[in-house]
Amino acid sequence: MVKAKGFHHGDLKRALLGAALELLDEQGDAGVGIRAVARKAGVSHAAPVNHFKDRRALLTGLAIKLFDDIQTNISKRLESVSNDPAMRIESVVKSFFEYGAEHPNRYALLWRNDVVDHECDEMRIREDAVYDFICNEINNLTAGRNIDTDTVAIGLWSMMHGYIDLKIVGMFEEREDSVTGEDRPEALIKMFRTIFDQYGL
Amino acid sequence: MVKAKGFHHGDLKRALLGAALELLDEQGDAGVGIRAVARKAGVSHAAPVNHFKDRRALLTGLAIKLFDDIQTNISKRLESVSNDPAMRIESVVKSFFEYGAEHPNRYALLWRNDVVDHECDEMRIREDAVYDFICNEINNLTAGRNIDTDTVAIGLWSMMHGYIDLKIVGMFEEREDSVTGEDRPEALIKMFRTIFDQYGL
DNA sequence: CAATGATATTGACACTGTCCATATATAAAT
DNA sequence: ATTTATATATGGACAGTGTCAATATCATTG
Repeated sequence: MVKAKGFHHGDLKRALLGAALELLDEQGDAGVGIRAVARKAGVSHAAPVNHFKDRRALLTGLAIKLFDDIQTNISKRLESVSNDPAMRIESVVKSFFEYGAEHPNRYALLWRNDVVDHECDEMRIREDAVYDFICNEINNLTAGRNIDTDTVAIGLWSMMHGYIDLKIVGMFEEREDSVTGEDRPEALIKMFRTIFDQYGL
Repeated sequence: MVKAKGFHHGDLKRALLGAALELLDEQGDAGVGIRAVARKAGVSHAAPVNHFKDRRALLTGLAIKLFDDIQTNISKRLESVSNDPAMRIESVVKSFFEYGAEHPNRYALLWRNDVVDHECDEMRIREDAVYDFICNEINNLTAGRNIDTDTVAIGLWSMMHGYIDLKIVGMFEEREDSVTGEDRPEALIKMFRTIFDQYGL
């Protein structure tokens, strides 16, 4: 939709990512095609190749942007959280829960191995940033004790991601109604806190 | 590859699913196109429409078959497991872990909301079968106590699925080496057992 | 044997990603 | 300033895709 005057666009790369995001929200990643994005940005079908050599590159670029948005969300939320490591971890988990619920198509794209290149540096850096943050806080918890940080981190991350992903798939649709009234994500967080307790954290 | 003599194939539906499975293993779901499958089965590009009206229908049919295979694996493995509910749950989890590791493309397809129809009955029935089994065993554990079965089941399922999925994405690739030597999935199972312990199960 | 319904084929259409040669604009160098 | 070079955008082409419609073939039933 964004367009400038003249032959050259001026800021096409940003415009393409914007159009791609809209299409992603509306139709999922299947709707984010090079031609469709170009159309929405008001340029010819071959224009994007100057900024993204591939459809894969386009979607990878989009995923990187999304990851940055998540990081922003996380940081903003963390500002009003105490220094208690468990609280800070909980805060990050909540950020992801919210993001997955509000933008399912965006969250799903992040983990699509076939259309997003997770090997590239720009992607790895951002994944590491979140992962390392969690590991760091876990380390603050375990300090000194003989507990493998990665095991706890992977367990936490797995449960968090699995819940969001399966919820997007619709796996829990007819099973979440019959609850105790308590919010389910909250219950999951509480459940993981029992792991911490068990480990004596 | 499978083909019979004559104009009519004889058992095309099965042949199509077989060809689709091969393509899935080789190239992921992106390689499972109607035309590609038809080619591999040795029929014309429009032949599959008699058995699967859509590409979506084809992939959904494939997913259903895969789910049945998993169920077979689970049942077979359960035969040599005691009646202890925790053991039986563990056995199911291990079946999924193995399946995801051996056939990543198959496992990933199962949860692809865009190309597989999870609303259809044949799919829901199979998902319910596994989920209900786990709930049932959890109930055997919690018997009488005031514990919400779905919460535990969803937590367990989430961690299991999340771990497999993220491993397929490659999220844990460079982080699983620095382990205690213990197998990571085993560690995750143990971690979840601590939840049971905490709940007094 | 005829007819009906299921199954397979061929051809067409619009769409896609990718490459190519071309055109234009901006920037740098003479 | 004029030329040269580089970055960016265009339009056409090609092979591939999913889906539909018309046609041909087989298998079975009446």
